[in-house]
Amino acid sequence: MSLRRIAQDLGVSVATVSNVMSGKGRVSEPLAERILLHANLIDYRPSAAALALKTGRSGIIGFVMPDITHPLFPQLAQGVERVADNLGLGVLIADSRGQAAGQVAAIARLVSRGVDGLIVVPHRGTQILAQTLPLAVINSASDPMNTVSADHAQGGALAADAILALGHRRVLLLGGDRRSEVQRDRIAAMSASLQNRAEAQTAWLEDDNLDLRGHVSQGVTAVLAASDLFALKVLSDAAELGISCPESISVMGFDNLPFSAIMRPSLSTIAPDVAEVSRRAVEYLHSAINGKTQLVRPELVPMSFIKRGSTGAASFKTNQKYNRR
Amino acid sequence: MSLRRIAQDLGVSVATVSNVMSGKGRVSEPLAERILLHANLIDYRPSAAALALKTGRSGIIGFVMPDITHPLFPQLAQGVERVADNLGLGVLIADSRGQAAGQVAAIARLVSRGVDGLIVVPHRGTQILAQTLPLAVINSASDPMNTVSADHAQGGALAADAILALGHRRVLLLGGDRRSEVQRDRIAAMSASLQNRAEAQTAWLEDDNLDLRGHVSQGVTAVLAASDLFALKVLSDAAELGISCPESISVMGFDNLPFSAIMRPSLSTIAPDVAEVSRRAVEYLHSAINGKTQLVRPELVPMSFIKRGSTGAASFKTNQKYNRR
DNA sequence: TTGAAAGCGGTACCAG
DNA sequence: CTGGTACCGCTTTCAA
Repeated sequence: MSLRRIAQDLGVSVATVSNVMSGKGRVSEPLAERILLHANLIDYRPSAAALALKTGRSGIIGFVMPDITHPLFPQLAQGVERVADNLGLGVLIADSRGQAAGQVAAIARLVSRGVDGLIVVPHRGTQILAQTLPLAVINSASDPMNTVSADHAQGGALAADAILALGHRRVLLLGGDRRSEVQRDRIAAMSASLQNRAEAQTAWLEDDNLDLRGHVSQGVTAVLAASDLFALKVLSDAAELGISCPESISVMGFDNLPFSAIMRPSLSTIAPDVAEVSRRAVEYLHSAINGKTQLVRPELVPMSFIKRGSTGAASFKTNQKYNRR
Repeated sequence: MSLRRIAQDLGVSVATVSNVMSGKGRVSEPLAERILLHANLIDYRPSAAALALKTGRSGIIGFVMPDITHPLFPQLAQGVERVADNLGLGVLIADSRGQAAGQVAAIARLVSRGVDGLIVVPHRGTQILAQTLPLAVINSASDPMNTVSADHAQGGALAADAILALGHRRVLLLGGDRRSEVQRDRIAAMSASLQNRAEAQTAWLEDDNLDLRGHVSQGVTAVLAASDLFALKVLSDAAELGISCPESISVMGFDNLPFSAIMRPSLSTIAPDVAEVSRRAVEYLHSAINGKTQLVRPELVPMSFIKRGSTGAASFKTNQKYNRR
């Protein structure tokens, strides 16, 4: 039911009704009450479309992610939806379906649907072009378009410190895809932190199959993976090869994915504060939409170390073997 | 840029421009071409708000789920988004945050945002009220509001058959929460299929802690859980108690959640065809929105059995013990 | 083949 | 304090 309907029914003007509904203009108490009452009676619902047309704002933001079935994104989506809702914003989702092209298409779709702004988690290796619309990018510090993200570098240092504290001195860093800024930043930070304190080498799953047996026989006692998904693969390979974890090899991942807590051994990991990242992204976007100029990017959110079962002290025997060399 | 702008620039009427854009009215070739060219030049984008206001359709559907971080929902959300996109629909998400009240609020939010229809996965134990809007409910056959869902009953029969074929004759059925139609239907179907062919008892995690040791010592050789999440708990308890799986106990779940394939032992499960369920839900909703009356509900989508490492033949010894009793 | 104009449901300015 | 009205961008008769 429209404002007009209320106005007609009550013999007042739409302007007055509008004023009452929006609480703006000054309307006499009794009239306002009558209007409210009648509005309630005929179950008045403001038209989102009319509002959007008039104000030029839809009150809807778009959320673009590379693949919603990747276990990290649902948490992000939930956080985004929660915060957006608190700010009175709706969230339109778009899945890039793992393709760079899909990302461009997804953004175009959302824009044409009239969203007021965009939150994008870029597909690895892609650059988000500056948009006509307010935009928040969730990626990593090394992405120049990055608006807010977990502090992957600090997280990497955390991982390195933890593994050093356990006595490991020969470490394998394991990444998946070099095109990912996030993974690159994590690996780089771990590598830098390990510098001069341990011997570290890096392997990328995109290159070839992981030769876990080979690495272990060369004295590697710990694997720091750039994602829990890769850590999971290491654990799986280890079980296959009869290499016990954490006795013979310590394994650690990133992201604190849901399965990490419930698998056996449970997975030590560097956890992002997903709620905080999404909060800052949405709040930044909200400010940008409302024309707050000179916005400071909310930047980096610290990560934390979660110690679980997959990491343990480097065994004396293994260290001996390494030290003898 | 608006239609008007194009019309003014070219000295024609908005009606003509509109006709060209929508390809409806008959406009002379050369004029049409000029208009298209200029539209392209000034980067014309139709206003979603104006369209929605005029036509009364937003081209957006709402998707309500109880908790997007539950591992089953991202798959559904992806399917819904994919199919909706193919039909030219956008998807607005809403998370009930695990609360019945949240569900009502979520629906209200979406409606007030002007969605054309709703897809709802109900929070367990809640009833979706008939809406003013087209509605598709994804739940289970026993929910009278159900529009489409996996065939949980058939899936339950599948589970029972599989476990019987492996020689198990004493089975524990494990549910979580009786309020869930899905879980109730699964348990009921398994129970019915096992009838007279094996001895089955049912336990609900909402009642009390699972006494796995007790059940095993009474001859139970298999646990059929109503969800992979519960199956995971069984495997975890079993590992704790030193009960080996699948040697001493077979475990099976439902839903083929992402972790099920990658854990150890990998989890045998009854898998829903999530893509098909979401496809039918969206297509049904699309038809309903477009006023196709006399819609037949797309109803039930068959589930399939996925055999993995957590199920094996009932051991001779264990069966002996049971048969002796 | 093209154009004028009404109207979708609001907001906001200006008058009374 | 209340009302009249232009306008947001587009579709859709109805005329010319």
